[in-house]
Amino acid sequence: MATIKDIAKRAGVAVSTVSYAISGNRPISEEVKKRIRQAMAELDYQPNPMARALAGKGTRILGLILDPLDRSLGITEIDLLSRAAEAARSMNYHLTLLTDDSRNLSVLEEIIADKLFDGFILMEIHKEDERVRFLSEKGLPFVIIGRDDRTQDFRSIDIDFQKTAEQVLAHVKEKGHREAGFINQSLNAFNRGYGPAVAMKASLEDTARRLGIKLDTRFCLPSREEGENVAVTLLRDNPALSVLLVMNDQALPGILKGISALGLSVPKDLSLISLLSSSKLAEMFHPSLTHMEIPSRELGWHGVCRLVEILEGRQENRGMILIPGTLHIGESTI
Amino acid sequence: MATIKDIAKRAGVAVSTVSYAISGNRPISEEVKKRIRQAMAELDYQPNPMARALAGKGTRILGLILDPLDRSLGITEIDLLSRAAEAARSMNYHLTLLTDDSRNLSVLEEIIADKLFDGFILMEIHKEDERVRFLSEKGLPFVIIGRDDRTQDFRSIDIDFQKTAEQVLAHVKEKGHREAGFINQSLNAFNRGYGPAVAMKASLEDTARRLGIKLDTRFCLPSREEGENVAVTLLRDNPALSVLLVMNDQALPGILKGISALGLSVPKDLSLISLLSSSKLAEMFHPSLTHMEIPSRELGWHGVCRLVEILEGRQENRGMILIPGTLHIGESTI
DNA sequence: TATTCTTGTCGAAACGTTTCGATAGAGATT
DNA sequence: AATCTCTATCGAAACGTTTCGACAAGAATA
Repeated sequence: MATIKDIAKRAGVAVSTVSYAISGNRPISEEVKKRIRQAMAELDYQPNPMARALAGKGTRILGLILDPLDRSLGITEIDLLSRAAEAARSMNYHLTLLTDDSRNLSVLEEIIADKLFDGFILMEIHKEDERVRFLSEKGLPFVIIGRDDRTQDFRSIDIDFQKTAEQVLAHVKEKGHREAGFINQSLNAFNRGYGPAVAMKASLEDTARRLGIKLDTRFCLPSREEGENVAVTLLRDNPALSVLLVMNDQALPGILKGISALGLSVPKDLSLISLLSSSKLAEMFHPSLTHMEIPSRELGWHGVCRLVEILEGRQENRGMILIPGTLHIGESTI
Repeated sequence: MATIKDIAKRAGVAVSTVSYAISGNRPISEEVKKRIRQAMAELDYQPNPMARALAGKGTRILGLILDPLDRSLGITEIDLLSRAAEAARSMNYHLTLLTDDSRNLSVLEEIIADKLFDGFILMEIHKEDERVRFLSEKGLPFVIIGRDDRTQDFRSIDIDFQKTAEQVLAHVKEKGHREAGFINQSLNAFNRGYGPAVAMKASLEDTARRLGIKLDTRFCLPSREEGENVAVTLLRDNPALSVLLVMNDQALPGILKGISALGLSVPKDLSLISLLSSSKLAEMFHPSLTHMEIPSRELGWHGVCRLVEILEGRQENRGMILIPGTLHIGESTI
């Protein structure tokens, strides 16, 4: 591999001149620049990232902190990841996956100690997430995908639950429904302050009230059995209910089973809309599900973009970006 | 951050002594070692990976090369990735995601040029994959997840299609089925030499012959519509067919629709087994699907482990590891 | 007793960058 | 004509490691 020394020799200049020519940090005559450019091309020069990092510039490596336990997202996560990696690459950064137990702050400390990462993307944020405080105390650049109570104070990207709720309920109302059920994620997730469980509930209930839609909310563990139970009791309690909103992928099969166990059929007797699932999944069902697609690709892309903006000093380190889901009409609603 | 100099000073020895004490590359007296250990503990010392890399040792960063286009796996990929990252971490490596268009060899060359990666994991291998030749010519350590014709010559991890086929057909025969249909992936994937499409077909047909099961194989594009068409014609052509093997997640909904369009029901009139899909997905269906679970977590784990073995010189750079899927009995077979 | 080998340690060079301070020459200001 | 300011360039130091060669002091060998 060619080094900066080889370039300097070939262009007949000092090493530092080459460095300045590349970075533009000091004026270099056009003529010398040209010779340098040529030498670089001829020798296929690529700066060594390690050396650059050692000399004090960043590593251009970003760490994406995944929760090792919470595999709830599934299908959706891979879109986020691959899109994030693409974004990083397009801006000449690398993305590495951190699956350590980052909630254990001493583990997190170890991760940041080796200075390998220029910045972090934090996912699966819970209420009063300690990691947020920790990273910000250390003065490390990071962005959050998700939200917690103090998320406003940091740079974050999240689903626009309010717009998502408005969009889906507008659709519901337009179709003439007046009574809706909402099957949320688990009570446990809600109590832990998991963003979607909390924010979607609030936004839906708020919007429903404004639109004059009656909404009955239930929590549900992410399992088939629980889905069936919850669906059955919800429907028994509300005989006039004509549309069901579900934000719980794993419970969906059970919910459908519960519905048909009551002798109802989708969409004839009951419309069903899945909230924040992936299109791939929604299309697996029969009938295919009307759903609000989770903007996972956008979350990944923006997460990285914002982080890079901070790193390159182009943006202040605060402010939220909200991205709504997209409504896809399937066969499960009338 | 504490550097090796700080340790040396505090322990009252030379920098090089500390280095040798840590690496064990030269004998150091137990007493000095103890002082050094203590100093390290007191100062929370962590070697700077950049400096180590510059000095010629590796970066301890592994690159996982994903195909930016082929998002076919979906649910399964995230398991593989997260498990791979875990494995890397457990051996003190980092895993970074490369989503560049690595089939474009000049892009691949650029990736390897910056020496950031100690080794690579290559996925989604096709027949006579150029990247394999390229990397091996460059003498870079890598492992393959998947297979191509010359895969034997390199270190690789793949699904054990033979065992998977034997296992699933043994189950089929035991249940008394004598005529089976196999809905493969697309003809295009097959012609491109995509491992699963090629190897599963061969293994199934071979095993079926040996077991005396009649097997009709069809290709199918990964879409709902195509699934329906293929299922209908396959079943029309083989009225005695009593079990359907499907290795095509995206076509599944269509296939099920086709089956019921013919007035058949699963599993009463026809058993259905999904090959190499994820359990999460299989459980989404109603009835839940009997399936051979793809060993994605193991593939990810072993991929990284093998690569590290090579890097640390503990293994020669060739040989295949095959991992069979796991049969899960659902409600779709009798 | 003189020589070689081993063991434990040190100092310095090397890895490939970036950046600081110095400087030579050209042009502008007195 | 002397001074000042730019502009373009150079050389050297620094970043934090690893490793090579040197070298004492003691052990083993002759």
